[in-house]
Amino acid sequence: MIRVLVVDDDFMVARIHRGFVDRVDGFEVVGTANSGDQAVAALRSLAPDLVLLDLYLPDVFGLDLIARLRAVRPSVDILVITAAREAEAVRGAVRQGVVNYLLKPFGFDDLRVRLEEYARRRASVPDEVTSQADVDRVLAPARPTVNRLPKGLSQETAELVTAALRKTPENLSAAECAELIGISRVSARRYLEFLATQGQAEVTLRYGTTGRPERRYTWKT
Amino acid sequence: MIRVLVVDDDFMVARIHRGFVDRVDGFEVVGTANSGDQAVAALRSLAPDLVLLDLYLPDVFGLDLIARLRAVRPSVDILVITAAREAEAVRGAVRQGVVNYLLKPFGFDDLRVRLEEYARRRASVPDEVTSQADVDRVLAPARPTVNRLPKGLSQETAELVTAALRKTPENLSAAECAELIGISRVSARRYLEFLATQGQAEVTLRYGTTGRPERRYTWKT
DNA sequence: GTGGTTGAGTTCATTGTGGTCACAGGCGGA
DNA sequence: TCCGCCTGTGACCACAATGAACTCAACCAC
Repeated sequence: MIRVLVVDDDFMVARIHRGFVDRVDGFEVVGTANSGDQAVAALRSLAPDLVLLDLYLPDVFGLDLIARLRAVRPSVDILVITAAREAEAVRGAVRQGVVNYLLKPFGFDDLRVRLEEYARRRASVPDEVTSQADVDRVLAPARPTVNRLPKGLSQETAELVTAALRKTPENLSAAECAELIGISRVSARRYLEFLATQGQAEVTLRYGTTGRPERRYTWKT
Repeated sequence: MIRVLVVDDDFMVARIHRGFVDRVDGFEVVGTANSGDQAVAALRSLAPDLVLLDLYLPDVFGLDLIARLRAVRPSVDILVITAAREAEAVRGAVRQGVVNYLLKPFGFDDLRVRLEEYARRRASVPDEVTSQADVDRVLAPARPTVNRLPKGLSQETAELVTAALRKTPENLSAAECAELIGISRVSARRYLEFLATQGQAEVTLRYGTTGRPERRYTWKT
């Protein structure tokens, strides 16, 4: 369970956000706060993993609060939820390493997608990075995937491939996956490779046979 | 011109990084520092836009320095350049919003690509965001991922060999490395030799055994 | 010294998979 | 109906790894 603290000056809005977060699997709201001072106190007593932070607070501007939160609890992550559209606000938030920046108003699905993406990323950091590629994976994959597939890929096929990969406990090669679903090897490979770049699948090479080594894909997490 | 401050405890390394940065269009090094205190002072007097930060400093751990730098100059960006491979270091750096995290040792092109990507991103923030899509663009830019290997070598195998080499405290021969990973001796040697030419591995010859002397490889730095 | 032995470096054809390209079929808008 | 865009495909070439054969540098027995 990822523990969440909701911070918003408007009591009703905080309530709504709490409802949203509680509806997402793997997340639970451990408290709410309506001001900067309340947020710092709650952070200290509740030890949340993630703070949903509105930038417009009565006593302090949200971006200036982040440093104080980090001073209390360095490991806390921040997800900004605000109506602030100034470039400086966005830039400042990114500079302080916020997990995401969600513009009000938004629907449940907008928040859900971003929370799920955060959970995935959180779980997928290896104990020790060995190569620059590992680091890049941690740095980069913040794009909200689910609905945004690259050109040439379809949602339906993506789900088929994902399902097939999830079903097999061991590895799958592109050719095997293709035959399993009933699509061509080329298509299977394209989707598997996409899943790999997204960090949802892991690639290992199988050597030993003569000829070029085989790329085998494993579902992750 | 983007003003850069180079921070590294090793004087010679700082010098090299300075040379690298100055060779990239649009960037100029305005100073170097060899400790956390020097970095803070330089930040105050030189007002750089970007800090190239090594994490291993004599007086303070780099990640703990970032907050101090931000306190002095909130608008400064950080690019971490370090040999630190612990997940906590990477995660902590990302959490504090570093622009990038580059593993030592690296070549000029590795740094250049990341600096140029940073410059692009820096220039492309609109004055005011209107939609969530604008925000997402700022949050998740296109990943650089330019890791050029010579023909005949694959990224995955290269990572395997590197990992194996880093894990063994002493030397490795080509044959030992091959058996450890599960590839052929010829392939192992090809990758090890490549790492040697890159300066990431060191070669020593072991005599005394009958037969031709053995090339033994050690991970460097 | 000299020639034989040994084991590692080096080369190369082989091989099965990887990756690319241009096209086919389908869907939707004009 | 025509046109354009999108997704999946067959076919083709490129490619990474292999293992056998060869070369080479050190050691050893004489």
